[in-house]
Amino acid sequence: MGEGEEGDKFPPKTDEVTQESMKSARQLDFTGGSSDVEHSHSNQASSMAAASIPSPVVTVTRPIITSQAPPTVATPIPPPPQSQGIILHVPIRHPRPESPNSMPRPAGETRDGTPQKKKQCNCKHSRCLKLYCECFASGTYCDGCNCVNCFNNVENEPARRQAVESTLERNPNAFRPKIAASPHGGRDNREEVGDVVMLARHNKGCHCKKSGCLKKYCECFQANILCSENCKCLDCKNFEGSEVRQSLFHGEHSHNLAYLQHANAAITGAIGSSGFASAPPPKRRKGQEIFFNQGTKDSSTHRLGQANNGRTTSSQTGSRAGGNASLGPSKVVYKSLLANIIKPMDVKALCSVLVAVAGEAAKTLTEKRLANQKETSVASSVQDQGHVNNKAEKSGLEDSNADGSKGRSLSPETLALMCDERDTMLMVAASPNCSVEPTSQLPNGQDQVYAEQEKVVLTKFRDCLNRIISCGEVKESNCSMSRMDLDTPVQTTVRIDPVVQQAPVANGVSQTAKQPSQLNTTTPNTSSQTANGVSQTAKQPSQLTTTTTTPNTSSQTHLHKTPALSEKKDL
DNA sequence: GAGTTTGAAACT
DNA sequence: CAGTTTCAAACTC
Repeated sequence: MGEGEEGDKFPPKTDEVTQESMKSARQLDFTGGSSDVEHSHSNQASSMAAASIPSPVVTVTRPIITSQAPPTVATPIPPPPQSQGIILHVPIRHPRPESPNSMPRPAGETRDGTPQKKKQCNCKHSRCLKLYCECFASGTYCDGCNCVNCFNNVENEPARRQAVESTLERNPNAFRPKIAASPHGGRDNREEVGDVVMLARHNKGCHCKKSGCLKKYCECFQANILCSENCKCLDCKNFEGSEVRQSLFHGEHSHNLAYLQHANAAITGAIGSSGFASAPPPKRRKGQEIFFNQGTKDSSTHRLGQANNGRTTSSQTGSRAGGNASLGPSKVVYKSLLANIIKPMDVKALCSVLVAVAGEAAKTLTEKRLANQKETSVASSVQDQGHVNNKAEKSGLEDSNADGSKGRSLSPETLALMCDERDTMLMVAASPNCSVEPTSQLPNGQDQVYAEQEKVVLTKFRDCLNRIISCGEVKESNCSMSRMDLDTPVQTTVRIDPVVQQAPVANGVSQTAKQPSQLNTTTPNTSSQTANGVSQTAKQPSQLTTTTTTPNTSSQTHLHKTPALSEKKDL
C-alpha cells in the first residue's frame, strides 16, 4: 500500500535539509504566507519545539499559525489572506473536538480550561507527516501517540519540515484554522442552539454526503458550527433551525441514545417527520425539497443552496450566503404554529396598545374622578407614593391624580389572573359576579380608577389572546389542509412578497397556506406573515386611533379581523 | 476490539 | 477541476 509511496520520500534526504532548515518545523510560517515559510520566528517556535516535543500538551493547537500570533491558545490567529474574520483558535483541522457539544478547544484544554492531554493519533501509514495526522495537522509533535513509524518528532525534524513544506506547497492554508468566526463567536458558543454557533464557520466548508453533517465526520458539526454557504454538503441537516439538529442538541447530545437515533434516523431519512415532535416537515432529500414547509419559500431557499447538494443550483447559493453573512446559515427554522403570529415586534406593539388603552382609560377615569373630587374636595393631595409599578402610571396617568392608596387592592380581573387563572374569569372580566369586590378595598375613588383601568387593559389583552388563539387555530387547520394536498396548488401559493428572510419560517405549516381567502379572519393579504398574529390581536382601530402610540401600535390597532385589512403595514 | 463507514487529504 | 485512492477518525456491532 501507500506504505512505500510516500514513505520512501520520508525521511527525505535529510542531508538536504541543512542545519539552517533545522529550525524546527514549528518555526515555519504555516500561515499561508508560504513564502515566508522560512521566516525568522525562531523565537517562539524554537522554544516551542524544544519544549513541546517531549512534553505532552503542546498547548497551542494551531501553533503553526504562530508567526504572528503568540502561542497562547486564546489568542486569535491572524486572519488569513482570505480574511474571514477572526479565526478561532480552533484547530478544526484534524484535531477534532472531543464532543460535538463543545467548541473545539485548544489541544491542551478541557472544557473548563483545565489542562488536558492532547489527543493522540493512531496513524499507521502516513508517518504522521501528512494532514491525515491530527498532530501534524495541528502543528504539534506526536507525543504519547499510538502512531506507527512516526516522523512527527524532533528526531525527525528534517523530514517533518520537509513534509510541512510540501504540504504548504500544496495548500498554503493547510495549517490554518478552518474555522473562522466573528469576534463574538467566543469559544463556547456552542449550544445556543443555533445561536452563537453560527458566528463561526468553516472556511472551506465541508463536503459531506452521507452523514447529513450531523456526525463528527463532518468538520462543521465537529466544530459545532453550522454549515455555511461554503459547504458543499449533501442533504445537510446542520443548519440553523434544523429540527434534526435541534433535537440533537436539545436532547442533549451525544451521549444519549435519542441523539443517535435521531441523527441516524434523520440522516437515513427513515423517520421522515415522525421523529420530531409535531408538524414534522418532510425531510429534505437531496435534490428535491419538498416545499411543504412554509419555510420553504424563504428560508428554505436558503437551505436549498446547500441542500441541493450543494451547489447544483447555483442560484440558491446566494441566498444562503446572504443569510449567513453574519449569523451563519439561515435556513429553515422550525417554529410552532404561533411562531409567526407572535413576534417580538408584535409583542411590543401589543404593549403599546395596552398602554394606549390604559392611558385612555386613565384619562377618562381620572376626569371622572377629578370631578368627584371637586365635590368631595378631599384634600388628600398626598400623591406620593408608589404605585410605581402601576400600569396606570406607565400609561401616563398623571401622578397628580394618582393618590396614594398604598395598599392598593387588585381589581377582580387581576385577582382572577393571579389566583384563579380560569379563563372564564377573564372572560367574564368586568362582570359583577366576578366577585371580589373591588370597592370593598378601595379607600377612595382612586382604586376604582385603577380597577377600571385594569379592566380595560385586561379586557383588551384577553381579546388579543383570543385572537391569537384564533390565528393559531386557523393556521393549524391550514396546516393540516396543506398537508393533505401537498401537491396541490396551495403550496404554490408562495407568498409573493419577498419579505424578510427569516420571518417566514414557520413550522411545517406553510404560511403560504393561509391565503387571505381562507383566513379571511385575520390575514390581510400577502403580507400575511407579519400581519396576522398578535398584531391583529391588538385592538380595534376605533379605540386606539386617537392614541399617540407608536406606529406599531397603530398598525395593530387596525387589525380587527373584519374591517380594515389595512393591517399592519409597518410590521 | 474488530470491522465498517465516512469524508478530508492526497494523488492522478 | 474532476475523479480516484489513501488515510485515520468516527461509528457500529
